[in-house]
Amino acid sequence: MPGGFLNMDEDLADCAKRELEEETGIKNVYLEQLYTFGKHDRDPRERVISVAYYALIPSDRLTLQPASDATEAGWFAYDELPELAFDHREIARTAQERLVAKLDYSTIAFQFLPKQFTLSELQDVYEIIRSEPVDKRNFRKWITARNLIEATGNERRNGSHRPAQLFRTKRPGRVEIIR
Amino acid sequence: MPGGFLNMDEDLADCAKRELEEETGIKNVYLEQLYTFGKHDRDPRERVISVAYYALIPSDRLTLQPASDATEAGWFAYDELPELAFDHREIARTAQERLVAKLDYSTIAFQFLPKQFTLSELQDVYEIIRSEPVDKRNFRKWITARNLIEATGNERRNGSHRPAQLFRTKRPGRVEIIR
DNA sequence: TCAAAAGTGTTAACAATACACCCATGT
DNA sequence: ACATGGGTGTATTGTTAACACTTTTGA
Repeated sequence: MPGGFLNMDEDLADCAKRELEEETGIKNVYLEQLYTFGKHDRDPRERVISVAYYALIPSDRLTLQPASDATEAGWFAYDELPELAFDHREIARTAQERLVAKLDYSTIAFQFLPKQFTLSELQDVYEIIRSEPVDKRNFRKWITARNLIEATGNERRNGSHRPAQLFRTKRPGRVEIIR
Repeated sequence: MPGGFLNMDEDLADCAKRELEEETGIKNVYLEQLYTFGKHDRDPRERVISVAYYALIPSDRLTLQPASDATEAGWFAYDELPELAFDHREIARTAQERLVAKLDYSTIAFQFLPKQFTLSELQDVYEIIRSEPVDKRNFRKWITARNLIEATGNERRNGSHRPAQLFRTKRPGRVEIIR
């Protein structure tokens, strides 16, 4: 939950990108405007309008660049958030709700994964965000029928069991509406 | 496309409501935050951040209170909009896209209709927003299966043909997510 | 009696669900 | 050889789509 101020001659999304990078070192991730929070009393000290953005970060890039400017930043599970200031928990809830909704009708899930991923990892994303188990066979039928991913030909060996095929999205970077 | 300034101690949605009422006389309609437009050069004169809201107005209330404060306000079909200032056409397009998307997964369509309406009127809303014809029998099966509306027992006589039953929504005012 | 919109059912195609076992690997 | 996660097919149910005629009314 980084927060910062908009510079003159800076677009809103650029401000969000800059703040994210300053506090975490992360660049080039999916970023979407979430909502603008402007209740007159949300910050008791002064009138603040916050144009909130949220980013989705591939699991392999979830690091905190220690360079990050000495402010206390950290990653937390959604249901293990620490105390947050003002209405920041409401902001987090709004983002979580947006995410759950978008999972159903967009390809947003890929934004959580590295370029190559296994079908089990993709299924994990759906199960975690939906907070419920998904049938493996039906999930694989569903995702392959949608023509969004393709096998890379590579496999991942990962412990004492059969290796998993690695897939990639056909249109990386793009979040599309599906149905 | 009214636009106005936020007062101290006024919430964003209240500002939008106030502006809508000042310019059209319309109150108590569905209002939703659309998006916040903040490109640094969207207004060449000065830096402006616009937190845009959109309202949906029942067809029987689409009037302009002539009291409206002398600014030029008017109703226009979406595809017959006059020249608009700055990025205001982009704002209108964003609202139209939101509407088309929401039609599919919410009960937003009812917000365009009076308290009592016929199934043909409801079908018209879907056809107009989708810009394509809808099968009458399938539409009626679909909408009745969803348990959102009920017959009022009244009919509307409207020309030299069979009168239409009037329906109402079961939970007026509420826009719900459906699937 | 005519024109105009309201109202109504069946069938076929497709999509979603439920469900259980074998496969390939590392230890 | 065993434990682990990877990988696969079928039958059933539910949902969506295509399609045409009768009803009621006012003029």
